[in-house]
Amino acid sequence: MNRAHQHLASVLTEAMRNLGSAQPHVILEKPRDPSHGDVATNAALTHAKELGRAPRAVAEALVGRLALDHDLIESAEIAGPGFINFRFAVPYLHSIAARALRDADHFGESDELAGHRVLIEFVSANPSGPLNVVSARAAAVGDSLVRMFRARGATCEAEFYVNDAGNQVRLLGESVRARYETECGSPAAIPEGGYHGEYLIELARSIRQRYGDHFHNQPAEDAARELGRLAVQHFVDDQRKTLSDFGVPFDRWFFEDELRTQNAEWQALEELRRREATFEREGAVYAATSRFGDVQDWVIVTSDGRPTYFLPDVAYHLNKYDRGYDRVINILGPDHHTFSSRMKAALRALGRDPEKLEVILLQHVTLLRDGEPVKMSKRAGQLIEMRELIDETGVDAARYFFLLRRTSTPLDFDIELAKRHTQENPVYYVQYAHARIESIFRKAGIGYPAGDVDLRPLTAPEELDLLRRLRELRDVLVETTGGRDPHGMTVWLRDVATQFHKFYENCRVLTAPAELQAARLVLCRATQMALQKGLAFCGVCAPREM
RNA sequence: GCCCCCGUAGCUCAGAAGGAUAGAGCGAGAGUUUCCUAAACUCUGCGUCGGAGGUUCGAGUCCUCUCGGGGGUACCA
Repeated sequence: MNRAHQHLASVLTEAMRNLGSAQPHVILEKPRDPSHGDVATNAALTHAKELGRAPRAVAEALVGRLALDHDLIESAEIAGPGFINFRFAVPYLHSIAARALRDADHFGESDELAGHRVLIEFVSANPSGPLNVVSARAAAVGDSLVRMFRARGATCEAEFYVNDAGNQVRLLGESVRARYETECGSPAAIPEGGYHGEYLIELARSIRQRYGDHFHNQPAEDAARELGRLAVQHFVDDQRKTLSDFGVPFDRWFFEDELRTQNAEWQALEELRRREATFEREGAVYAATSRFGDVQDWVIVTSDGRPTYFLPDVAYHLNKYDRGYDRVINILGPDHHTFSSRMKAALRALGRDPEKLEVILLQHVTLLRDGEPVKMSKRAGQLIEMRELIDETGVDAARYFFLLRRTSTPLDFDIELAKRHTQENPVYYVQYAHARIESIFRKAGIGYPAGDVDLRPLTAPEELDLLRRLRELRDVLVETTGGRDPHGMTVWLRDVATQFHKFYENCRVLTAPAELQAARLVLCRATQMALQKGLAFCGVCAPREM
């Protein structure tokens, strides 16, 4: 919370107590209608009953008792049924610009979440092919969330879980071997349920170039295993590179194989058994998740003795819990909607706090080209890869587009729109505001302003409204991290850009009298810092020229 | 059948923890450059918040039911 809000909260609480409220509960909100001021409270309405007086009477008594600091709050007005509306004082608004220049690269940041440890797992695509566009959305959302949590002082780590063990990897190895054998001149069929993507042909070809007929002369099983390992290595490297080019670094790549070599999945099974959270039916072992809040039970060991993916997953989450995070967040695709209740039930069964685990279900991405859907099918091998998308639209447009909708909403991503350099494209609107500011400084030719400028000449509505917007960055961070959805940042960025463009049209900088010009240059610089920060949270660059 | 997500302007979507007359962008129409980048700005029209009940001072927001759209529902990962 910032200074003005803190002040209001304490002054209001104090006044409520004076009026006889036992436990004042003050809520401050931003009125929808800007003519209602900057901050409003409904305290008079919510406490009318307790105080035995009409809401408006309570409001009047309250306002009469408020010891307002007029450097922060200019006025308090009673409105409607008993709302009290406050307006920021101009000196307070001015202090926001000064602060932006002082804080510079750290503008909007805070230490509210200091000591709070958050783990966000996202993308975690199988190492069986290149990343697709759904992974791209997850990457954009996850990485932005990480950046935003850090800006609030939390210790936040990004993790990618690699399923490099189990049945799918075996199938991958056999599929690669089939392609490899075909390259060697003895055509082989892709196994049932195997991978048909054409990228495996290229991979098999490059493996043969490097290793010759080495695997051709091996027993099929050994060859498949080793080729599987090579394929995993190749795709993990490829995915890492793609994500890195997308501006998405991970703090840790967690390999399922690590868990398996430590027998972690069997230890998890033992612990489930010890806590009597398993049962057997028709030769298979089930986790009795329905007794712990899930709608059904799940097989964890098949009747032929293989663990299903769920068991190592439980082991993995025990591992995360043991690492001591306050929050364990997973960003998953919509096909994993059963994951949350299943894993929480398992954790509850194991005596862990299921509330620490949070699952964000990211809805689908429909790729369009001028309004026409682009078909994606991994099985058929005609997938649109994340790589192609980035190469075609550029990182900035792609990352911004992925944040343009709430995570719970399916996203239509029109490639042609993202490429277009017109006003239909929302990325450029924001970037343009930043470039325009830079251009003012370029023309002025005096470098960036220092913070110790008299800002009192800033009195125009466009100037004050712009300052109001800049102040909101912290609120936006609270909202995006709290709601686990970075989308709100794009809304705010657009609003800042709009407000700046209005200012730009109505308040000329370079032709203004010296003192006004100096103050406006500070405002421009503050806006630039805000835009840079906001865009950086989205993983989008702030160009100096366009 | 069961589970998850979504129904708000012509289109795409915002709407904090329940608040005041429900907002943007795009599209459509009309304007604005002797002036710091017109990738901009200004003005105009646009709504039974899918429907019905309920909770209360007050509901787009919470609860129940219902209709519609999308996705998922393996001893696969």
